[in-house]
Amino acid sequence: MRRTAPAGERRQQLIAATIRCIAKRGLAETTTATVAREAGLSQGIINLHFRSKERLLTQTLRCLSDEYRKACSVAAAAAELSPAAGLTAMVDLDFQRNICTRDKLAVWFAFWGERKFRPTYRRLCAARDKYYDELTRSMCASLCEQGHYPGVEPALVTDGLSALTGGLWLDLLVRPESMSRALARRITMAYLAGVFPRHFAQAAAPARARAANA
Amino acid sequence: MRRTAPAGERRQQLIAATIRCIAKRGLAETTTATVAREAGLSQGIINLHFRSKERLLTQTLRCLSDEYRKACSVAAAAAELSPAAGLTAMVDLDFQRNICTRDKLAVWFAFWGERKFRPTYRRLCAARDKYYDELTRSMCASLCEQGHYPGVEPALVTDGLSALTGGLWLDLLVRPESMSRALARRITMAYLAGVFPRHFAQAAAPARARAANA
DNA sequence: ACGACGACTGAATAGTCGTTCATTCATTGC
DNA sequence: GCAATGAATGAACGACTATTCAGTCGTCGT
Repeated sequence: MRRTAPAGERRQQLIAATIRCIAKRGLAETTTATVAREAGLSQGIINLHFRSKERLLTQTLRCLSDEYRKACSVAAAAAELSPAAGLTAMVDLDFQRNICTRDKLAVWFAFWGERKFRPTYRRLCAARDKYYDELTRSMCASLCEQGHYPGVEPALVTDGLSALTGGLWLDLLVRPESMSRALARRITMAYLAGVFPRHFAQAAAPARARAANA
Repeated sequence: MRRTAPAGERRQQLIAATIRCIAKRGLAETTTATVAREAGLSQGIINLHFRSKERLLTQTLRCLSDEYRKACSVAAAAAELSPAAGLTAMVDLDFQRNICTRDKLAVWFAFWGERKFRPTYRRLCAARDKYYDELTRSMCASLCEQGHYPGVEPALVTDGLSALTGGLWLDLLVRPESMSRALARRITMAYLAGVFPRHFAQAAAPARARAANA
């Protein structure tokens, strides 16, 4: 490895090391020393590139948050075709290979456990939540209107979908032996089929949504 | 306060202080000193009554786990009447005043964030999960059979219900301004209505399940 | 009332972690 | 080649935390 590197590159390298470190040892045992060792660099490197450990953790969270929001744009585009296609894309995204890594899930839950107590974590998490909610809610609202589901409340479905996704992520993290990304996807699509029966196939196996016109 | 107290009483007092402490400051900033101060006692008290901080935390988790499992017996009894009544009781329990406290939720999530890395936490959490899953799965299986839902897979519904509950707990903890126990209950009952439409009222307001005979 | 027991205290200890900074060394412009 | 620059190092420092233990004091049996 080159002994010196551009600052931006080093920062990315350290953030990646932080994610691996948290996933391997937990947030409680993630120290500046272990992150530096994971990156193959020395003690003081974190205080050199980030001002403090706190800022390293914040930047790590921001990195994941941005990545998620960027991935959402695919789902937003699909929603232009039809609301049902948009919701399907949203579910696909949530259980996708790149977003839904065991390492990244470990980091999300590590921060979720602490977000109540750290204003910075809370702000970053809240920004992601808000984006997700607004996107999903508009899709649900469109589908309710265009698909004629007068009894369905979009806000309720959005909250349910969000909670279900979060819960399945937790299962994927802590009980990988009894939960897989594919199963999580099936469960979520079954939920949507329960709410919007005319727009999502009840059969779950390949679970391709009938992206209805209306 | 009496200066000396029976050992069992002190231990309960310290566990209660631990829960308050974790809820107030997070697991990361919960030290033996802060717990002792929260209980109005001195530094060394934790090492006197529990052997170590580690054991205090473990016992705290065990305490919550036991409380939850004890509360489940009510739902198990309701399931004797009918599977639908059992499931309703399960949902009631999950969003009940005593079980679903903000303090206790904070503790659950604090431990969930670390359970991957601490075998003891993992065992205690897994025990609770197993109990919940078996109870709920048998209710779902009975309802599928007796209620004639050939297309519904009990295991899938159980996983979904478990994940949804967990996700709603997370919302209750970190976004109390947009989630309430009552709303969480409505969302969960709506989920059940989607899966078992003939046994759970679609209308959500007071959400009393039609505990069907079959 | 008094002595013995043991619950409780809190200062002291050992260990860990985040941060600093004098020094080393690779890179770049001349 | 030869400074000059600044990225990277790692030993040292200060702050914090879990744990220990000798001493204090309330409680209970006699």
